[in-house]
Parts: sequence; structure tokens; C-alpha cells
Amino acid sequence: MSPAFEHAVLQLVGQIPPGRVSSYGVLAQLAGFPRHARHVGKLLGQLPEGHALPWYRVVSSAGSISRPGTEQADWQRVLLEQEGIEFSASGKISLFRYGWPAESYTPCGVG
DNA sequence: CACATGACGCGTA
DNA sequence: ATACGCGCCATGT
Repeated sequence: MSPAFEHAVLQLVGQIPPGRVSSYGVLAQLAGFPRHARHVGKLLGQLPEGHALPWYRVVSSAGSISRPGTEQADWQRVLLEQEGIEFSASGKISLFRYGWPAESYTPCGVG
């Protein structure tokens, strides 16, 4: 992937406020690379251990944590809950409520 | 070039 | 709401 892609995505991830979440697809689009959702996930997975980015604030478009069953997923849920995010019984997050930026998660794109 | 893989997303059943 | 199939784009074999 182009450095521009990585730069844009990583910067966006850093902009996600505590207690809020964003999704792969939305980040890709905001970064200027629509339909590159998979690459956002790829990028986050390639992040080194000592990074300061809130990678855990990124979930799938359905509001669920990716790669269930892995330590990453387990840890991610804990971190999100620590920021006050609530999970449904099926382990999903309400993007309508916690999604960031809000414009990207409102029914008609209007706030 | 063909085939397989991946922290995804959407439409349909 | 859940499960399956297919599209998407880059990378490795």
C-alpha cells in the first residue's frame, strides 16, 4: 500500500476520541481509499507493539470485534469497556451511539 | 499469469 | 438476527 494510505489511516485512528469507535470501511473512505477496508485491518495488524495508537477503537461495520477468539479480540473488548462502551448480548457495539465521526453513522448522514 | 489469503462490507436467503 | 456467497484490492507463492 502507498505511504499516503498508511499515513492517512494511522492519523485518523489517532483522532478517534476515547469512548468512541470507528470502522475499517469508514476509515478507509475518510482516508481517501474507498473499498480498502481490508487494508485498514491489515495495517492495524502490522502495527508494532510499542505504538501509541488506539487501534482497539476500530471495529467492523457491524459493530463487532474482528478475529473473535484471539487474544487481540479479548483485549480489545476489555479496553473498550474500560472507556465506557457497552456491548450487546451478542457482543456488538451500537455505532449509532459510539460511532465516530458521528456523520458517518447517522441514518441519513445528517446529524 | 493463476491461486490462495486477509483485524472487510453488502445483498440475499 | 444469523449464515452464506460474492465483490473488493494488495501481497505472497
